[in-house]
Amino acid sequence: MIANVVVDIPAKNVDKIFDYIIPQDIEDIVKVGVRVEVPFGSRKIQGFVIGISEKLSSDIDESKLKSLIRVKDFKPELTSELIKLSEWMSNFHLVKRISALEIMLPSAIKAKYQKVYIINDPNAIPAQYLNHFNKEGMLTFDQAQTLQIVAELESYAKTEALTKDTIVGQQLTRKYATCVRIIPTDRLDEIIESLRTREKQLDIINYLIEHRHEDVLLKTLKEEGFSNSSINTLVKNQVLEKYEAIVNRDPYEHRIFEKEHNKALTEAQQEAFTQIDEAVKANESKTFLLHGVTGSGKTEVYLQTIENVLKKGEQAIMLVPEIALTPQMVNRFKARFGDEVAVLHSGLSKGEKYDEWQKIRDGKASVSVGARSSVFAPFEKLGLIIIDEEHESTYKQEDYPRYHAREIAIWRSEYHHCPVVLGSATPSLETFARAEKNVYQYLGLPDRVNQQKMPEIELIDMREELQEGNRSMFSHHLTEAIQERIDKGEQIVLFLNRRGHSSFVLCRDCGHVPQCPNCDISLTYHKTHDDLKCHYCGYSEPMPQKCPSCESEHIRQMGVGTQKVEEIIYETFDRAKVIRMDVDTTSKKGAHERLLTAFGNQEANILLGTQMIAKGLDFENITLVGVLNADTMLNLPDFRSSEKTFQLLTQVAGRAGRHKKQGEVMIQTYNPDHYAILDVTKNDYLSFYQKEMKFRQVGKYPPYYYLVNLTISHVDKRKVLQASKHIHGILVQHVTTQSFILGPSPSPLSRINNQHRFQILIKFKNEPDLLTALKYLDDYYHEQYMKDKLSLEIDINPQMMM
DNA sequence: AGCACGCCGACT
DNA sequence: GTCGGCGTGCTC
Repeated sequence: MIANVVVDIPAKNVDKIFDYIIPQDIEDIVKVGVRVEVPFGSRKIQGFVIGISEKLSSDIDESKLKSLIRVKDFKPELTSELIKLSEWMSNFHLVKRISALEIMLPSAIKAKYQKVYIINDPNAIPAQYLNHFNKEGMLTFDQAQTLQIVAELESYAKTEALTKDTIVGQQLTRKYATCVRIIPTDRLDEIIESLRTREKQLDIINYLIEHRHEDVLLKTLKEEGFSNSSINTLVKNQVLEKYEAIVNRDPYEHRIFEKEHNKALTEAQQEAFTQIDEAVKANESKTFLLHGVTGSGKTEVYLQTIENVLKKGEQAIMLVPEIALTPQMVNRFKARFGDEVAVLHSGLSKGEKYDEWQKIRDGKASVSVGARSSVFAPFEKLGLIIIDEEHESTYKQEDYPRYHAREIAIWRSEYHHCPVVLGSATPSLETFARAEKNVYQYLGLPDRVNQQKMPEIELIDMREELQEGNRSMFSHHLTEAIQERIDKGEQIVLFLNRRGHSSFVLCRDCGHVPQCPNCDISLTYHKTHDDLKCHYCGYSEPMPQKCPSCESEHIRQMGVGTQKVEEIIYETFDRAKVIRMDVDTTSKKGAHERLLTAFGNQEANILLGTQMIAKGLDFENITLVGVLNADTMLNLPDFRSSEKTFQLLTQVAGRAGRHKKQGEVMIQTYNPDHYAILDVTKNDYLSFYQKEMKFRQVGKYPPYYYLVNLTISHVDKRKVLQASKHIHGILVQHVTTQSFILGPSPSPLSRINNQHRFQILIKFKNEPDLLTALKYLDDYYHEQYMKDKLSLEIDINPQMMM
């Protein structure tokens, strides 16, 4: 039999299928989806079996065939569905097959290669070298280098006293824990008899007998109330022994989840539930848009539909944007479905991720809750995929390999004949437009549960404040409102919009702004190290005391960061107690959760934060939400800037008054007449949608047109221009007059890391030959990249075009 | 990607 | 003569 193998080398020239003979003795174990070790040229590498056949898949000379070396998995790591999906993905997004496969697996099982020397003839090698080798007679190349004996070993390798080999391992780190067990003996009864008076010790023995079929952790014993001393006595008397066992990490092991029961559904929720449930029951691959205002109880609909999927013996995927994957959210799923839930997010260690992923693969979990990449969860009988906050741009992977979780979800739904639910309070225009055309089925939840009113939203015109001489971050009105809440013992959320806004440094005298020497962008001030950093290439320099251009001392930072705002709050409000949430304060593991819990426990009255507080936050006592700067995003050079602004402000406003107390929202802005901001105050998605659609139609943007963005970059600007013209020329030949090719023009980020960047944007409705042309360009410029580092990046359906 | 192979200049 | 620099091409 022949195995069709995709090799673990992300390079264009080996991005194809290689055939290998399956040795007879492992024919039963080699299945589609397993990882194998194969000879490849003169070396040894890992690959994925993506097919098994009797005949060759290509027309190469049969004598060239080699055999598989060994199989790395008992159980396939990938289902045949995911292998098929990787084929589609690599075609649609022009990514290498191996990259598509790799993104589907947890990084812990990625192959690790180590070059080693192996002793062949110990007698031919002097002892001084010999004792560096391990028990198996191996020494890694790396070690040999640090010992500086490579040259010597190489000479022995030539005489064949040593051989060279590659060890194909994996990065998997297993977690060990100390466990305790009874030393096997036939005299157990005697021992128990002799311990009759030592109650504590007897209890331990009984406990261990009861749990004799599992590894009992030392930690568990202590938690059960057994003392260290009595355990140690038993160990000393050789009744018990301690040993190390591999344990599965459960990141949530210390939490106790109160079983939560279904809540009664409102009429609208019930209607949505019924529609989705019918599609689940009928195995229909149908896409729903669940459009529900903030606080309308979308999650409860998700939970109840998932419950029915599980009853049917099928599995469900729930996707959540990374920043909304809060403990609150996870706890709700754990409370409803207990151990059936696997959670996948970036906060977990590699090993923890692998364990959670394995629970899915081995059928121990039936629900996965996770960020973008968990859309590839290896379920066998998928019954439902939910994408919450469907409009979030984090669902698109912007760097290679590019993909959009929404399109992957829809592909999988067609394969499994199951529905997809896209949930949002502010759907992306693409999605809403499809719902309008009945491509997706629309389900609306127009009201909040328990008849809570939507919060009152007030716009504060910061231009007026300026005219009145108030140059601070806080308008008079917001200042009063904050003081009022502090007096009443209520809580406040203050939102500082950081996206599209950086605290750059400016010389007041000559206007000089320090720039990154490698990129065309101004440097950002970081208080923690008192230095200036570039966000794109990592360059940093100390904060200058004098202006480097005019020697003036009036050089200081502009724009306000969360730290600065915190200081201002303490200066302005007497009894303010602030919890600040931004990248700095939440980078440590568990910090996010700890801060939120503290706020929930009323340890502070003001929560100040960036985008990360816009979601999920749900506390009774919040009665005021203030947005300090609504418009920093509005002026970004991106056709989606209005949409993003509307979505973000709606999310933030939704944090107020979700419970008994009525909430109030204040938005400070310099653009109070802009529809993206005005329609937020009216809670009017439809009005915003209609205005924005007109703008998109005129500008020939999605959802009216599809986009492909090509970015060409190189250190030499002339080469970029030359290549751009060449690419433009080819595109023009392959595209009809119905489409538009814009550029080449400098990218919004025209230079990163000394690479000059130009872009070409294609706007089209229907171009059957475009993909072929793009594939040709991708191949051609891949070669150019190898020769000359001239790079072409092709982004299909870009989310951002920076 | 990474390795062998081959061609060329430099140097014991 | 031999060592080692890197350009080229191949991997079932």
